Amino acid sequence: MADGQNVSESVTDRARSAATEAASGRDSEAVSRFVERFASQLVEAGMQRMPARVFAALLSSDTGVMTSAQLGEQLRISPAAVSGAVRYLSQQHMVSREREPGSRRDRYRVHSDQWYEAVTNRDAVLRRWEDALREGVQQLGADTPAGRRLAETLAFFEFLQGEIGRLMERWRAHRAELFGGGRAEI
Amino acid sequence: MADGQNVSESVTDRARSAATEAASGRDSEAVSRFVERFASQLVEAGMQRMPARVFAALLSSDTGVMTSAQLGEQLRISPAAVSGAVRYLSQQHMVSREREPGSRRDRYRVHSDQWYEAVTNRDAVLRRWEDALREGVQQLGADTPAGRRLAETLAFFEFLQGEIGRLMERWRAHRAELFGGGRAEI
DNA sequence: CGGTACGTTCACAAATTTGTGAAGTTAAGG
DNA sequence: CCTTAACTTCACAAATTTGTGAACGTACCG
Repeated sequence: MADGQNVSESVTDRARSAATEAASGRDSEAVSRFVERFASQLVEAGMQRMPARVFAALLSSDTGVMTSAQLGEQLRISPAAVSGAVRYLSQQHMVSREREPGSRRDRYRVHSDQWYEAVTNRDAVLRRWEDALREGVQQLGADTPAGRRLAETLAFFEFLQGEIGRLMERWRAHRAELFGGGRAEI
Repeated sequence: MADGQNVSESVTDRARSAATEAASGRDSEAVSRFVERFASQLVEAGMQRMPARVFAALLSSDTGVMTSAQLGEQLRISPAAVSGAVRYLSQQHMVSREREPGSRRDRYRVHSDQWYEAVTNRDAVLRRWEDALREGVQQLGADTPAGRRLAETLAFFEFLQGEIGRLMERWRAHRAELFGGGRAEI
């Protein structure tokens, strides 16, 4: 049995939180406030609640890495809910899942660059929109008023897709300028 | 009583559709296919179903203008559903509402430029995200690992907001090149 | 090998969202 | 003015989504 882990987990949640908080100097109240506030903004933008909360929790964790158990405890949700949320986030490439060798615990990580690239990577979404529009132009006829309107919309999205790549390039440069060129992993 | 309008509306839906279709040469089957397909993509991206369908219907209409009654008939939804959908779309600046003087009918219009500008105008959303992040940085401390991660995220969104304006400028130039400089209203 | 700590899946109950019919409101037209 | 055509609002029923508990699979550890 992995005693080191059990010692820390056999104490009550409250005591554990207090200990953790004292050790890290983090105000869990403040963390929670941020998590709920930021998550609610993500929800408003169309994200499901649990993924949003899990993501916010990870984003505001000190190391950027948390286990399922930690997420469940901090957010007061069931293992099943954590499971569903992290599956969604993985699919969206907003977190990556790791398992430390010799452990049964999955760890979930936000790479601070990876995640906002995922947000701008609406590539798949854009492509599906474009497909639908292309088909619409064809079915309605490129020479009809409606067809022309759809074609212009399509052109816009194609333009957008091209620009996004260049924009991210500029961001990386800007980022290096702001935070230093080193690939500091946070 | 406005007889001209009543004549066209007293015939059955089916007859009316057939007449309209023959007159305009539009294949209502094809229109409907596009509407439902494009709408479902919008839904997948987070939009509610009725607004998405109404928007797609307007986008694929020949004039870009439809009345409540026309929308209800084409989509087979109640006046109440139309009302809710267009209210939402107006708030998002994706359609504009007009009333022709001397009529009781509202008309809803997509300006082919207005609408995608609205899509990129996530300004309000971005601003709320930034607010939440700024508060998070302050509460967690700018000198903590979590604080630094939030600060970088915040910087990214601020960067993004600045870039979007320039990007839209470039689009307008590109658009003029593709479709001619005239402000052809479609 | 056996025990056990984890994560996942599934069926279900609760909560939320969605769209409708009906009543209410406003304004045009006789 | 009175009628009527339009849009809106509201309460409710239906459908969908959401999160849970429990059963299940899997792999570590002694």
